[in-house]
Amino acid sequence: MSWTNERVELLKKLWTEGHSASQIAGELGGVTRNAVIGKVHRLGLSGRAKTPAPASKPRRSRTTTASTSSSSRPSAPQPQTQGATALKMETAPAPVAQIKPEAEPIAELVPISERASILTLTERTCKWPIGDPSSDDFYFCGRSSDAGVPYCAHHCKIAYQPVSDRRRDRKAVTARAS
DNA sequence: CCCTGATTCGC
DNA sequence: GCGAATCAGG
Repeated sequence: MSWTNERVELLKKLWTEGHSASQIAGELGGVTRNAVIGKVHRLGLSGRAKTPAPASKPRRSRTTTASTSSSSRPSAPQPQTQGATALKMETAPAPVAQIKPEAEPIAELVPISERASILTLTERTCKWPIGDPSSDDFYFCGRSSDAGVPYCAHHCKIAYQPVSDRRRDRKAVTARAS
């Protein structure tokens, strides 16, 4: 993917709006966050908020990369997201409809600082959706999960627990509470 | 560990 | 110009 005018414009917009390099990379697609940062610097719009005084730091030279000349992507990065739609699909797990009524109370349990928006989800953040997707305060759990596992331990339990067991657990909880 | 931006330098 | 590798830090 090359830096077309449109992509550069979007990059500028998102960067000045305060998005992180990885977020922008994900939105653009086809580039890594390194590419975004590199481009940002080349465009001369680096210091966006705070850049005190970098001073001078000894930079180490990279190890020789003697390999293919034209193949510019030895290990292609994850497809990332081709767009918000693709990610949205992936993050709408089937169990939602099944246990929706019980999901509501959990909303209050997730610290705001740990909540994730659709832009901050990664391979190892919990993708449990919380709230009404059409509302303003819809977000994802965002707590850390094991690589390859869509949810944090807490939501894995809920998502994969048989309905009967779930009911029993609830009884136990309410009994303990009272 | 996760992440962030900054920098260097082979291509 | 591009961006992976690396660094430095939160």
